[in-house]
Amino acid sequence: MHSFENTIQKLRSEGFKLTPQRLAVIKYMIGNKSHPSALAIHKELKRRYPTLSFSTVYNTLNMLQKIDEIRSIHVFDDHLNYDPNTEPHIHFLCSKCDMVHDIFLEQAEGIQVYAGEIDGHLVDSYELFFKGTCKDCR
Amino acid sequence: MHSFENTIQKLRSEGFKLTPQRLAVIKYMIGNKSHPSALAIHKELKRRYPTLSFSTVYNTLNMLQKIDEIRSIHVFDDHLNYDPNTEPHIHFLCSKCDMVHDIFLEQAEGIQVYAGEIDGHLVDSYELFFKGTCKDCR
DNA sequence: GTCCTTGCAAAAGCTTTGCAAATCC
DNA sequence: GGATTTGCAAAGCTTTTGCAAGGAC
Repeated sequence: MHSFENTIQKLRSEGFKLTPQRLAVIKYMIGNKSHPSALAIHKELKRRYPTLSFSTVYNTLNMLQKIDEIRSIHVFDDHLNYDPNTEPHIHFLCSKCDMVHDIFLEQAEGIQVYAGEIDGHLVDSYELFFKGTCKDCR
Repeated sequence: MHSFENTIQKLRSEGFKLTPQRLAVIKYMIGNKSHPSALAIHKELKRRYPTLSFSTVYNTLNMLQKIDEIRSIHVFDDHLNYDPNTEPHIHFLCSKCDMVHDIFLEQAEGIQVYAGEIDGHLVDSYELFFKGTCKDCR
């Protein structure tokens, strides 16, 4: 997700209809760095759109994922979280405050992830995340 | 998990009782490279132990995880899988056959994962897995 | 005998689906 | 107007828990 207009245009070009619910989810996710869960998104948006249903949020997130505008991350065992940044980057999960921080490769000295062929297997993508104590909790 | 005797001894020393159900799970996991889910383990073992309940398998897996004899991995969104190998290694998930392959760092040229401090965050552990097409499916 | 463990069943929680009513274009 | 989308409710799945009966030591 680069900009609101950009995402809207992509929806149109893929033949999806623009509904207030979808626009609300998109607005909420644009630039959002908190990696919210579907439930958290619904809870927050329901304050402004009381009739907004969870399944609509859920369906919208799946749709956005399908057209590559967001990605889901599973750093928690029991639910998925969503990230509007689909550029390759990694995540840091703090065991103390449960916050998920973004880390980009230029900040992450010593990390190098190969993409290509490993032990005969053809690699399409990878998931990497770290656990520990974040800078705010140290 | 290095050997049956080893794991048994660890159970004893930690004060856990040796029950046929626990021994069955341990025997099943020793050297198992298939990364089974809790349900799969139960399904398989139930053939030989018809009264074995799922919750016993589940509790046993949690206990083994607590004493660091197995680890759980979440390469799938909707369930956990278990690996008797607790040495640091990474996983490859095949999108075609859904099989999970082990990869050790010496086989994985180009991969380097830092453990220490990243962008101010203190790192305890990491999870890394690859997705793609495995050597058998290519 | 005592405490831990098992097995059954049900609860919990998130995710997913069915379908009539509403809405976008 | 036609097809998609919404909202509600319920189903699906895996994981987790409660508790009486059973078993290890």
